Amino acid sequence: MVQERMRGQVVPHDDFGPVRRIAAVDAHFSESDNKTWAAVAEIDPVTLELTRSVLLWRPTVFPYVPGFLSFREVPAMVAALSLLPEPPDLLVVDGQGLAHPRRFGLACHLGVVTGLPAIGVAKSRLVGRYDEPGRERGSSSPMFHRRELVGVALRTRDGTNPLFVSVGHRVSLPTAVDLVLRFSPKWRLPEPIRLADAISRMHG
DNA sequence: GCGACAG
DNA sequence: ATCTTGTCGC
Repeated sequence: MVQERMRGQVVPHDDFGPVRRIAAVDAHFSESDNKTWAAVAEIDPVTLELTRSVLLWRPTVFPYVPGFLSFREVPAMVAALSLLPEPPDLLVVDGQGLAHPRRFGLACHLGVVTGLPAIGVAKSRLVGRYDEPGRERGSSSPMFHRRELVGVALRTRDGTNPLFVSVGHRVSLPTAVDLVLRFSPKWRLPEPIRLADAISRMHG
């Protein structure tokens, strides 16, 4: 399945049931003590309010190399997700999915390793060309890399920079865009990512 | 050859 | 990611 999708032979489709638990994962690094911190924020899909959280660290075992970010972040993220009493129904990942040089960004990697549906939401572009979307919330424009549709530049708030949404695992691009907009009613970043980001800074 | 390069 | 306060703009 993964190989087929990576070769572009399968159109990513929606492959999940009712979404009762949504989890965003975020990581950051402390250079001084060589730690990778991972935070999970689980939210209610209707109220977008925090229902559970996890924060832990693991030794950093891989350098940051553009295009290989997932090898640095995935181990701590998997450990953090495994501490949830129940696996979530959907992962919202702070990074690219298919919008990646080899079509396998962090959201794909984490989705495949956990087996969970995943969406990639990045604050900046890694690869792909796109026209600037309209300045109003909800505007979007497709991103292309080597003639392939790899994601969407999506304006989640009037007059702010767009987010870069791409397929992670078991979710189609239109559904991913729809969900990201639904999770970002007020701010540029989706609520679960904002929460995971806040949690990941709570150590020390 | 030169720049660009998720977090 | 991180270093870091007040400040400019809608």
